[in-house]
Amino acid sequence: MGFSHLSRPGESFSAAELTPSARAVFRSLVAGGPSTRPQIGEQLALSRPTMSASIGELERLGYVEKIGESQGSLGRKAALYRVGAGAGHVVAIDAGSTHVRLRVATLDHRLLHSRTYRLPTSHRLMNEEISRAVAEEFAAAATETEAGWGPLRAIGIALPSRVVGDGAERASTRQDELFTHFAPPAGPKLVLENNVNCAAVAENVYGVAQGRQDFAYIQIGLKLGMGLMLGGRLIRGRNGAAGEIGHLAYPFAPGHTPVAGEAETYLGTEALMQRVRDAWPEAPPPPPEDAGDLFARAEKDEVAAREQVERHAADIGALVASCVALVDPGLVVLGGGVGTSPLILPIVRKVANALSYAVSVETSSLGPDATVLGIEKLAVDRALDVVLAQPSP
Amino acid sequence: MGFSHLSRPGESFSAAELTPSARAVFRSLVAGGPSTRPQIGEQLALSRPTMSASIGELERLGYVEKIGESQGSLGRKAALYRVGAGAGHVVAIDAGSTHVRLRVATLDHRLLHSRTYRLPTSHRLMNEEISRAVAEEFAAAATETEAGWGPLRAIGIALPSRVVGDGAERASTRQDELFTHFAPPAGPKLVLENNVNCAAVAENVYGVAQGRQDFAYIQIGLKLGMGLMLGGRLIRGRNGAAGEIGHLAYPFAPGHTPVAGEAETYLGTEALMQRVRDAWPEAPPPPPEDAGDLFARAEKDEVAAREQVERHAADIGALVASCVALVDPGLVVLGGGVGTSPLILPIVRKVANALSYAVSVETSSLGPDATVLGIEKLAVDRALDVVLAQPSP
DNA sequence: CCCATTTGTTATGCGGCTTTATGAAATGCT
DNA sequence: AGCATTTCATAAAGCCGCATAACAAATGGG
Repeated sequence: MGFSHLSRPGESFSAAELTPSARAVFRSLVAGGPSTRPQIGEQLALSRPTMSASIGELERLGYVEKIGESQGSLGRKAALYRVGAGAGHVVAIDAGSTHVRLRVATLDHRLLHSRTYRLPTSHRLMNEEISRAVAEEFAAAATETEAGWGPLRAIGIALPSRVVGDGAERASTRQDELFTHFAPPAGPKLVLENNVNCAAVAENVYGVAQGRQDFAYIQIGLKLGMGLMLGGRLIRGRNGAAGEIGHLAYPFAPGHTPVAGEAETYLGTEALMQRVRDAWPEAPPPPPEDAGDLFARAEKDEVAAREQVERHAADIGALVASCVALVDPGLVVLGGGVGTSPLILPIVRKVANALSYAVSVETSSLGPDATVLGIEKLAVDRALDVVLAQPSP
Repeated sequence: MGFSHLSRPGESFSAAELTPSARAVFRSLVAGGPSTRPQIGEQLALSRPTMSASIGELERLGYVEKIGESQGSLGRKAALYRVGAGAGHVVAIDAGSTHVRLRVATLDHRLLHSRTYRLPTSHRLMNEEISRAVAEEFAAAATETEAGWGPLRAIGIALPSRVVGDGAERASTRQDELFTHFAPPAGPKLVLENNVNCAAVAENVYGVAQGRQDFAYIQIGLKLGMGLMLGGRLIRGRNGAAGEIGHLAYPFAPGHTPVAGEAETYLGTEALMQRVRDAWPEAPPPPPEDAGDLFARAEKDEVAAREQVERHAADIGALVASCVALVDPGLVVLGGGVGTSPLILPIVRKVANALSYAVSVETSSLGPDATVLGIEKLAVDRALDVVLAQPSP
C-alpha cells in the first residue's frame, strides 16, 4: 500500500496524501454529519474494503474519529464516525458596522465558541474602530482555544464593503482598513467576502433558498446590496462589484440624467424617511420617528404610513424587476431592515412579476446570524481546499 | 488490454468505450486543430505509450485520422493527426428574422458546407415563414451531404426568442413555432439557443472577448438583448430570460411608473427614429430616412444628427451601467446595428464608467456570421458530449 | 445453541496508466 | 557510405486505486 511516508506521524503535515475515495469520504462526513461506514459507502458507491482503507487513512491523520457504534435492527453494530479534531477548525467573523460577531466552528459546522460585540456607535463605513474590535474579539477567542480543536485552518471575515481578490486593483476598496489594528496570523488562510454575499450564502445553505442553484438575495435597508448565486456559484464580478444595485442607472427616464449611486440614495432608508416627512399631512398623527416606526404604524393600518410604505414597496418592486430582467434568477430573497417587512412582500411580488418574468419573491427567514453563518461556510470551504489539497506535481 | 468489444468494428456504435486519455486526446484535437503525437502528448502530459494506445483506439473508431507527417529540424518525422470523419459533423442554423444562415462543419470546426437564405420580408417574430425556410435549407443541405462526413451528431438552431429547457414551462415562448414546418431527424441531438447568447459565445471564441471568463455582449438594434458569460459559463437564467434587458425597469424615476418592456421600446431603433423625427429642426436637411441614414449623417458631422446620436449613446451608456452594476462583467461588447456604430462607443464608455464601476467597452468585430458561429460552437460542444459519453453504469 | 444477518478484514485481480528498455526511422558529420 | 545523434514508436514490467470474493466477527431470534 505504500504507507512509508506516514511511518513518522505528524511529519508530513500539510502534504497529506489522500486517496480520492478518502477525500470523498471526508467530504461526505463534512456535509452529511456523523455517519456510519455503510451509510457513507452506500452513498458514495464505495466497496467495504475501500471504505476500510479510506477510514484508515483519515483516522491515522486524525481527520475523522469514531464516536460510537450504532443501531442495527439486525446484525453487527456499525461504527459511527465524524470529522475529527485533526481536521482543525475555522474562525468566522462578521465585521458589521454596528457589531462584530464571531464564531469558532469545526469543519462540519459544530459550534465551538461564539461571541458578539456591539460597537458603541453606528459607523457607516469600515474604519479603525471596527478593525480594533475585530482584533480584540479574535484575540479573546484565541485565548479560549481549547486543546483538541486542532489547527486553525481558515479565518473568514465578512465586510460591509466591496471585496476584491489579490489580482485586481483594490484602491477604491475599504477592505484594507480592516488590517490597521488587526494582524491575522500567517498560517491559516484568510477569506474575505462582502457581507451581503455572505448572507446570500447563508440563505442558500440554511434559509429559504436552500439548495437553489440560482437566486438573488437583495438587501434593502440603509444601503442596498445584492448577492447573486447563479449555477450554484457566487457571482463576484470582475472587480468584486457584482450586486452593487445601488449603482443602477437612476433616474432612468426620458429627459433625466442618471446620477452615480442615486438608486441607493433614493431607495435607502434615509431618503425614504425624508420623503415621508415631506409628504406627511398636517393632521394629528405626527410623522414617524424612523423607519421602524413607519412600518409599525403602517401595519396598524394608519393610512398615511400605509400609503408611503406601499409606494416604497412599488419602487423596490421595480428594482427587483431590473435584477430579474438581467439574470432571471427565478427566486429573489428580500433581506435587510426594510426588505424583511411583511407589508412590502406582496407588493414587491406583484410589481416584479408584472414588469418582468416569473419570479418567486420570499422574505429572508434567517436572523442576525445570517452573515456570520455565511462567512463560516465560505471559510470552511476554503479550509477543505487546504485539507484535501492534492500534491501539486 | 481487452479489445474484445471492438473485434467487430461498427457493432457497438454509440457505446464506444474510450479510456480517459483517449478522450483527452480527442478533445485536444478538437480544440487545438491538427497536431502531432508528441505535441499532444506534451500538452496533456501523457507518456508515449499512452499516446500510442489512445491514438490506436481513436483511429480504430475513425474518430481521428492521419493526415501526413510533419517537420523535425532533426530526427524522425512526426505523424500528424486530425479529427476524422467517424467523429461526424454538426449542422448549425441561425434562424434569424431576416435570413436563415446554415453551416455544416466537423467537430473541429472545419467548414463543410454553407448556405444563406434571405427571407423575402422582414419578420419581427418567429413564425411559420422562418420554420419553412429552416426546413428547406436543412433539406437542401442534407442532399449535399457527402459520404465521408460521418454521422450527423447535433443540430444547433439559434432563435430570436427566449429559449427554455425541457423542464420549464415554455408557454410564453415562441420557440415551438420553429417546428410547424421543420421536423428534425430523430438521431442527432437538437440544441436550441437564443441568438444573442450565440453571438456572445462567438465573441468568446473568435471575437474581442476571446478567452474571457466574464463579459456581457449587449446587442442594440431593433430590439435589445444581452448575452452573459460569467465564470466561463453562459448564464441562461431560470426561465431562459437572463439578458432580457428590454425589461429593465423603465422609466425608473421619482413620480414615474415603470412599464413592462418599455426600456426596449424606448431604446429600440423605431422609438429612436420617432424621437429624431419629432425633434428635427425645420431647416433644410430633411430628417433621416432610417437609423443607417441617421448614423451616416452623424459621422459626416451634421449637427442635428450628431446631437441625436450622442443623446442616444448616453441612454445606452446608462443601460450598460445598469448591467455593470448588477454583474460587474469587466468587459461589455456592443453589437447590433446601433451598437456597432463607432460614434456611440466613446460616449457609452464614458457614461458607463461614470455611473458604475470600471468596465471596458468594445465594439463587436464579428460580422453577420457571429450568431451561426456561436450556435455551431454550442452544437459541437453537445456533439462532443455524445461522442465522448461514458457508459452510465 | 445454532443460524441468518450485517459489518469489517484479508486475498486476489483488473483497468488505466507510467516508467524502463528496446527497436526503428530520419538527420548531420566525418 | 558509415556513424552518432535525435526523435518517434512499441514492448514489457509494474504501480495505484479500486472492485469482487471469501472469510472472520459481532449481534439478535428461534
